[in-house]
Amino acid sequence: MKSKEIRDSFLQYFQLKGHELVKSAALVPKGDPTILFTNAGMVQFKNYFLGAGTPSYTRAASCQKCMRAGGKQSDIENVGFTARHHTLFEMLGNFSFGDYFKRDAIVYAWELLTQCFKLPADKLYASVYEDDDEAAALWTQHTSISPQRVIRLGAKDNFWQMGDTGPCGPCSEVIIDQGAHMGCNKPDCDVGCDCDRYLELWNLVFMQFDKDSNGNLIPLPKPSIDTGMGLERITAVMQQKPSNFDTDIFAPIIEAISTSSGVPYGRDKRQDSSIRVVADHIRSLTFLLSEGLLPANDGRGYVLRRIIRRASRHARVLGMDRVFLYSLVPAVIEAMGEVYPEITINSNRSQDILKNEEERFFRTLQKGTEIIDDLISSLRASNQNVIPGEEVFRLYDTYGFPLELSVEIARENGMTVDEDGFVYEMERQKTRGKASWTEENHGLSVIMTSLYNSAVKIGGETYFLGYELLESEAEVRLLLKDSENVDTLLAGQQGEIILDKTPFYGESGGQAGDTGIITNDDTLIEVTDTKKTHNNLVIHKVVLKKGHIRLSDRVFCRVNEQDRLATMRNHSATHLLHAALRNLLGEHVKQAGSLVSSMRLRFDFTHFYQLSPADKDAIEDMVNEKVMDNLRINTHLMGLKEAISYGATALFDEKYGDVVRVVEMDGFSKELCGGTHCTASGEIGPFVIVSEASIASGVRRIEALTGKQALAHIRKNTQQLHEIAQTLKTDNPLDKALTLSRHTRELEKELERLKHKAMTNETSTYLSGIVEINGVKTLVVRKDGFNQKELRDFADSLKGRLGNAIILVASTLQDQTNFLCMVAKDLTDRFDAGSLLKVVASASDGRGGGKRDMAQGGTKQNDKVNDALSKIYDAIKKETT
RNA sequence: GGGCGGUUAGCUCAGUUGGGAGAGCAUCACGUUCGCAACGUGGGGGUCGGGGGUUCGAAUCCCCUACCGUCCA
Repeated sequence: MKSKEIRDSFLQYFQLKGHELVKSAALVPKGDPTILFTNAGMVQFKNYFLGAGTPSYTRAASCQKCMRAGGKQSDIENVGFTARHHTLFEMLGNFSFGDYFKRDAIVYAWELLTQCFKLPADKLYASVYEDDDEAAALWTQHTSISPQRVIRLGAKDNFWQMGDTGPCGPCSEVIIDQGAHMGCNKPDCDVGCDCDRYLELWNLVFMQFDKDSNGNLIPLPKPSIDTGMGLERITAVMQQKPSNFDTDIFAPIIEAISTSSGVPYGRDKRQDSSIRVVADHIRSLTFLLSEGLLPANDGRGYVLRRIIRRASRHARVLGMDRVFLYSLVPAVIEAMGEVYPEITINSNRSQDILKNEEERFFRTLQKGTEIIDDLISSLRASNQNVIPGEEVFRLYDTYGFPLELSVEIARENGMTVDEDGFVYEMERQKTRGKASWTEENHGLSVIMTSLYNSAVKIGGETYFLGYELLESEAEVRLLLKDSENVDTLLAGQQGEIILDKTPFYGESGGQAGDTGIITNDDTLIEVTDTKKTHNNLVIHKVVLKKGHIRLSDRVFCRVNEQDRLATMRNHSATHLLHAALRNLLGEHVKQAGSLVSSMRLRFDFTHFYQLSPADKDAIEDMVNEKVMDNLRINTHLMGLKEAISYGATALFDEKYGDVVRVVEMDGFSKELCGGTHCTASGEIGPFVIVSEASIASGVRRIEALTGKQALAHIRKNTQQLHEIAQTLKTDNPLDKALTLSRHTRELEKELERLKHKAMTNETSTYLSGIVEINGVKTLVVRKDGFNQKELRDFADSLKGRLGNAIILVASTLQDQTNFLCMVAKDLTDRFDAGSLLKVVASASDGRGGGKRDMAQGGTKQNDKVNDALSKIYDAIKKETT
């Protein structure tokens, strides 16, 4: 069977069993800071399992793209060197949400594997959790598996949990015996061994308990099913291949790598590993890039960058010394584009970004090579042949130079690397990183999340009235203070209020939360901010000004209208800006972040070059034209599929429900959006771009103003210009400013020249002060008004006339006197300008120092200067006798 | 979020216990040449990322900050 047939027949089988076929969710899960990437089929159903939402179906099946790299269960270092590890893989799974349970899950799995996939029943085993008698009995009673083949294993293998608390339960795995030739041949190799002989094919999780914070297992009212079977793995088994990389899934990709690099697969062990690394990584890269993720130095973007660098390094092992990964993207599309259209649509952009990032990595390697070359030659100079681990770590840590390359270069130079030292430094770095991890900076705390979850379970989601209304009545559902449920909030206290319905917009989709007031009889509550949670609760952050509030109170809500209208102007303008950018710059422009508040709007988007002033003008013009056209702004509710086919712009990493809101601006812009908007574009008023900047490679940021803020900005600029013109007494301040700055520069130069000339001319008048001390010509001059640089020039001009001499000059400027002492080159073996100057400086309670031929110093005791200067004669006398 | 490195002339970069801002390339002028390349001589070009501090004196030391790079979480 081809992999495509395996995927299709899995989904068809479960469709026949009444399962809803659900599309793969994005790899980058929005609104879930707890995980880096979607790493299992159940991720998109997480809320259903947690009871924080209800699906429109009770059983589902999916083929989910998954990513395991970075984070807790990263095994990226194994990829390429084993038959089964991948960064990106596809997970086939069936799910039951309180519908069927253990029996059907077991029967379905067995039937699919033995009837549809025709796997030999006498090679299959089933493992169950050691205490799970029920599952063991179901296997023997409802399938044809022989009872000896039902094995009991411990919690490590067969008990599953989502986190430290929450849904969990025993699981059961279907295992296939691939024969002794696939095994590790250890004497104790048996079912449960980690080697490839007894391969775990399919994990059936019986979600049965809710684990509380004390570790108690509370039975769930509606037990559920979550199963997962890796497509790559089952395909290798079905196609009887020893490794996932030998299946038809990877064939076109490996073929493309061999062709471009000229390295055949299956000839050299080391090169084969590298080919597998590249083949695996290019799949991940193509998918991550297609979702709009960009290389960065933290979070998900950093994982992406690391995969690129690891792939690039292995490409070098294959002899590729130029950028080449990007050219493999089409091979991935050929293999998978049919099932995942997003990789095809974004192909060009993905290749651009990949190429850019590869080039960057080449520069990093070049820099690192220079540093290690220096290091090696200095070690060699001191007859050492081990490069310290600390140095290699510094190269890795600071310059991103891979350890393997350091080892390789060391070997080529007959040296070795202290790898233990490297590991030691690495551990220290990791400890530091972990120590810096705190809950506040990683999204909502566990406590708050569970509070919000139970709130939804009890009272349901908050109904949002704010599209139509800015005022309404509501009922208090929940009060929170310092992360705890409370019955009452009193005057002066801060807290959070959750209502049954509200006109307050909770911060989401880049739009800031509303502010306003909540009242009831004698109570006045100020709403300082409003947030929306991942499960659609609206949280009002409040300060009680007067009175008190209790659960179930009826209250009256009023949104701050001025701020909300300003926010709406900015939000609608953001849609116009987005459409204008795509119109003027091209379809590669994609929203990469957005902030809409009452004060301004900020829009981040993918684009590779700085915007020219002409670009900015054109964008500003187009938005303003659309404002003047006074386009009607309509919103419609429709199904997601319908909305996409209607041509609405959707963001890949945004999570949408089944019914979405489409905001349309009369033929110019259509976007999926849950925010609040004007009713016609004319309400936006003037639109001005105030800044354009780069925020990451390939991402630019525009900040703009609308309405009153735009007007105020324009007025401020005009006034400033007017004041400048008045100050300069001209109609053309730019020309005047240019002339003035040029003129000033000329004057400065002229002044410098004149001072210098005057100094040289005056020099002769000071020469009369020369004193000979035991044959050493000494000149001491005090001339006030020089700064340090001028004093130095002065001394220079004296020196030019004197030849072999010692010169001491002093100059008082404002509240300080500077000294400078010069000793002619021929005298430096006998005199040290530094110590001579110190004599003078200390005599005037000042300080100073310098080199043998030149020294500087100073004091604030101006009245002691003349006495101090004369001390130099004694000092010279002392040196000469 | 936490480390480490960087930011100096248009470009690539040097700058050694804190004591006179430099090199190469580019640019301009002059010289050499029939002319060009090449060469020679000379010149212009710097808020040493920004702000604060220590100091007689900071590109250099300390603190803060921005941006770039890199590793860890």
